[in-house]
Amino acid sequence: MNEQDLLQELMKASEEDKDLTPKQAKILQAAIEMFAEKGYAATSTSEIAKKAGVAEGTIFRHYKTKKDLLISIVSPVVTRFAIPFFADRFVKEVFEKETNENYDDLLREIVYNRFEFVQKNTTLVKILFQEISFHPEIQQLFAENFLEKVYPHFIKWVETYQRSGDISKDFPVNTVLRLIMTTVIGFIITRFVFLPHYDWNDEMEIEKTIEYIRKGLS
Amino acid sequence: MNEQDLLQELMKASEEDKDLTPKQAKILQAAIEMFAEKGYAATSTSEIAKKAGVAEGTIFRHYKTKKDLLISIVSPVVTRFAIPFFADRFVKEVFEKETNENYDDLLREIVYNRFEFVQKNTTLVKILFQEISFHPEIQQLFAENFLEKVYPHFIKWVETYQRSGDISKDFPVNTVLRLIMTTVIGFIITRFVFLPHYDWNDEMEIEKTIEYIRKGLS
DNA sequence: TTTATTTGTGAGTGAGTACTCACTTTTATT
DNA sequence: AATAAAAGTGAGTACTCACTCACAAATAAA
Repeated sequence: MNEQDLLQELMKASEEDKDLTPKQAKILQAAIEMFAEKGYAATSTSEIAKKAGVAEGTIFRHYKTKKDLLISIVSPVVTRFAIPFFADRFVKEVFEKETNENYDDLLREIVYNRFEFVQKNTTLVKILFQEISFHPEIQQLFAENFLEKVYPHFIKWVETYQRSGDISKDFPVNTVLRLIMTTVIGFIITRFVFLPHYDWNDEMEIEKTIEYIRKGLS
Repeated sequence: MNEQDLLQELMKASEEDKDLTPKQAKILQAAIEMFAEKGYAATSTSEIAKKAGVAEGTIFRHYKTKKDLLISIVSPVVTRFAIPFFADRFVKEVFEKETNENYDDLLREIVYNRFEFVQKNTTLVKILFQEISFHPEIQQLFAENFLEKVYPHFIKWVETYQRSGDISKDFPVNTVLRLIMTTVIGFIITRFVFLPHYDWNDEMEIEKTIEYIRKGLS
């Protein structure tokens, strides 16, 4: 099921490989579901305990505060949302050869990569973007990850393809970045958050989106 | 000040011209500020009363429930976000003549129009998009307004420019709509919500965004 | 001015709220 | 098997929540 996938992701993602107890896993599962459904502030710890089938005290045995529980859910998502963007792919694919197919393929790779990530983690991503505005801790976590791991690589990537002529030099680098990101994220949000029940032709939409980006920036 | 602008907007927007009492205006003002800052669920009616300088009972004299207060804040925003999109402009500008400048100008008009709307109502728009996921009443309000007032006009608009050759016929109409909307909304959100403190060159960004859309869909 | 209506009040209500703690049960270590 | 540490419990804590209501003040209608 979907729920187990989420937990799997979460457990794998936790920096120290401390395996959670079954009850702790149940708590996370319940909290994720309720935070996504009602929002963090509108969800009570007693409700989470009830849904998880544990005593309320058990929650506070593992998480000092309710906010601690939220952070422990959200922070691996932030990390994993940023990292696989470039980690292994970027270095070999971009710098070794510079062809047109390469640009198109990498663009496609990024879209598919993030598409699948959100597809597998819709609930967690929803919670993250819902709560980020109200919790400075999450904001900082996000900013750090983005500024360190995504932004610098992306800038280099854009500059490379501006040099090769795939991307027009009329666009400032930051504007290119903004346009690509809003187009990709906009698609993914429309697909999974805004209109998840629309009869999507995913492959077609992705191809058209890539075409739109490529032509728009040429 | 900004606050008064918001209220002015709100008061003008309320369907019946019942003018609110000064205390009621204070309540709305306080509620808007706190909802935007902490979120609806995390804001208590006692806090609102305190900030507005009224007794807590006064809130419930004017609004049956706390949710009633939220709806009365958010619903005029939904209406006003959709309406001026096309109301007067659309008919004359699009159907009377079909030139290339026309397409570009209308695109520009839309971007500037929505840009200024969000610029003037950032706080209210923030509340709307923050709370829409948790309140079916707002969702329905939004869906109705969009489906009735924006969507049909937009479809016709896209079809017109696909016929004139400004927009490629390779893109399905709904895909065109999605790409334009995510690009425009993505820019506005980045500008006013995500990175409001970045040193923006608004006119340049808008022009580049229009160029991106035009070339992307050609 | 008298009467009726609207607007404002704030103490009071019961139902939660996040969180604690003394305690029991389970698991790991010697 | 004895001891220690970790995990789980649920009644209890002080406090806050949205909302009510009997009453007072201000405004409008007569």
